[in-house]
Amino acid sequence: MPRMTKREAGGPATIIDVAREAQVSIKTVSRVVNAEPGVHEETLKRVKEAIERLQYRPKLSARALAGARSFIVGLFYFDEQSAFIGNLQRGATQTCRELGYHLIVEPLQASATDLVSHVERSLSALRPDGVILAPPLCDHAEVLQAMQRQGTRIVKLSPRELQGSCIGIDDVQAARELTQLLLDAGHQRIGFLQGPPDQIASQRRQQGFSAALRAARRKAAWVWPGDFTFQSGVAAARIWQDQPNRPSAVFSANDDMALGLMAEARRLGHQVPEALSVVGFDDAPAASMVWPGLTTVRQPLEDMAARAVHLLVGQNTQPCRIVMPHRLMLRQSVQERAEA
Amino acid sequence: MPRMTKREAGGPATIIDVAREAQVSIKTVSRVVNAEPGVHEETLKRVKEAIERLQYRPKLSARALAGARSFIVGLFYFDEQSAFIGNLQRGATQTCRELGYHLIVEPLQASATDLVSHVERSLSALRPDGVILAPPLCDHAEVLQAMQRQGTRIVKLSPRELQGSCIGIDDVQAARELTQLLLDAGHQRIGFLQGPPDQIASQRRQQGFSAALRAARRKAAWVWPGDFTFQSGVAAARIWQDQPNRPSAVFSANDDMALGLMAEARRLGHQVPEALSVVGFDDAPAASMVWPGLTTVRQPLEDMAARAVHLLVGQNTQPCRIVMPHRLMLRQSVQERAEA
DNA sequence: CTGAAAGCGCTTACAG
DNA sequence: CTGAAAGCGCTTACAG
Repeated sequence: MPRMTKREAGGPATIIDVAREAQVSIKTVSRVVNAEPGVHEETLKRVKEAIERLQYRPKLSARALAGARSFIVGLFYFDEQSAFIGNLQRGATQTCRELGYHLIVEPLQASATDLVSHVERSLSALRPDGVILAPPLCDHAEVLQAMQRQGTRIVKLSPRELQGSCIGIDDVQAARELTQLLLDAGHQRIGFLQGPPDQIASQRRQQGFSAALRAARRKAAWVWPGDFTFQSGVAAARIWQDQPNRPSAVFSANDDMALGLMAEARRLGHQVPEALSVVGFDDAPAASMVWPGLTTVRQPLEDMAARAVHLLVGQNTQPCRIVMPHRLMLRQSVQERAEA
Repeated sequence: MPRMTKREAGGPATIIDVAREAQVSIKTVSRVVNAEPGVHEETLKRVKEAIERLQYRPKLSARALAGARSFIVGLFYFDEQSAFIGNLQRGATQTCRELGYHLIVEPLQASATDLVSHVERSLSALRPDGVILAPPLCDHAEVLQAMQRQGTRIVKLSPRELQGSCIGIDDVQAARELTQLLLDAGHQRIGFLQGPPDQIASQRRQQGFSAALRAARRKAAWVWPGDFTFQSGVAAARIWQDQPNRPSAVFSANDDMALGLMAEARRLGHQVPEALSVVGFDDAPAASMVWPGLTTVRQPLEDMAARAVHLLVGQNTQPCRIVMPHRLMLRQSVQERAEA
């Protein structure tokens, strides 16, 4: 008497059960599951019916062990930057689902001493077919090296051109447009709240800001270093307040700082936007939940993550650089100045 | 001449390479990797050294295929509720990492017609050792059934007692304390902004609110149905404004609605908290980014997720109910009323 | 305390 | 167009 298969023992159906049910070899079932061409139409039909009848679902671990793919895509990011990741995760998961892949998330601590070893452990255990790197993790040299050592395909969500594929918006152009908005509203004295200097996005946004002012034959009225945190925006508000000739508008290199600046300015008794206009960058969830709403730039994070998954999973291994369209989100944090 | 192992061919080391290097059988290497007892001290040392030297990392798919565990934990949630998930994800990933597990996230759309089939597909492909269900997904009967059919261990992040393990805070008590805060501040007319009636948390919070008022021999001045979205808070502001005898304080069953209410009230020209005090529930990220900051309740989401992972991965399969401590977050959205 | 053998459920490389 | 065999890299169940 032959051994019982799992199926007969009550477990989930395996490829053997399907093969038997459809009167074909397991290889043919495999062909159908992987949508390989060259299966006779009638056979195809029989196998599909058997799969349906038996509720067969191929087991990921078996496929991964036997084959060259793991059907897993990773989304690695710095924990602190979690305002981003909701949208990224949505886009990535959605696309993974369509393509039969699964998403593993790996929140990392930028400050951890064993950051790189975490990354390595995770990669060698899971062997993902590809990894999406969110900013600013995508600028982290050591992590990039570790990825390369493991031979992991990556897509960076970054505007940088070098080393592998990346997807981003044109930060410089977006910042220029946002600055122009302030100029058009009649602001004469415009300040800039900087992000961390080692992040590419910080640099690009300031470049765009400066370019727009230059084109208008102006100079920044005030520049102050922040670190992209809400707290650094709060701190900046006091400095702004103490300026002898206060800027009437401030361009903050991201939303978190912009929100901190707004909240603290208001706490100190300054009206926004009457006494201080503010623009940010990112369209963080909170940007549309405060009053007045924060005028900012939106990156199409969902679409970016979706395209990243396609790049990682697809045939083409050529590095490429994709620039996505950004969107200005006009809200109430900018005041028209009569004196323009 | 024997076949070359992968290692010799340049690939990552396998258990066979380690066994050879340490002069033991693969079974002994397996024992060391899994920290099983009963390995001679000297042997243990030799194997550990070999692992270190060869940078051996067991491959998850092979372990999952051969053994009873997949080393994968799932975090399933409704996409719309993503304010939560940053903290949940942090806690879950951290604990998974410590225990040698990996986290798969599955954002689901509540409105999707194929919700249950998504869940089923995901479960049967990945075979996670356990799944954490975030609210309000944890209250979804059909999804719970699907989990049960697959024999998946689950932990619900919910205050409900029935059917399996759950971890939550005492919503009733927390709501009572928050209401008491309003009463102590001297508010005579207090309104309540409800969440969706089918969510357990909604009901519990209203119960606590009502209990506190009852104890103070008061009645709710105003009750209005919301759906936990920012937009429904915005809509409620206009209704509040039109009340003949406006409540001076409103308890919103969650933060998103509270923030909508605050923003819209201010847009309509009412000062917060002078004309309207507001309290929320959840301590969403935005609650501390607005001015005035929103007074609310914080659930220890990180710790909750960490404990959930321990429950799912541990030996004990007894269902249990864990109540975690909540924390009142006092900010500026509540005004002291002199007339008290 | 340690190991030899079988097997998990697929894909790969090959043959016809 | 289809299939038989080997093998992926581990754990399980068993033996000693």
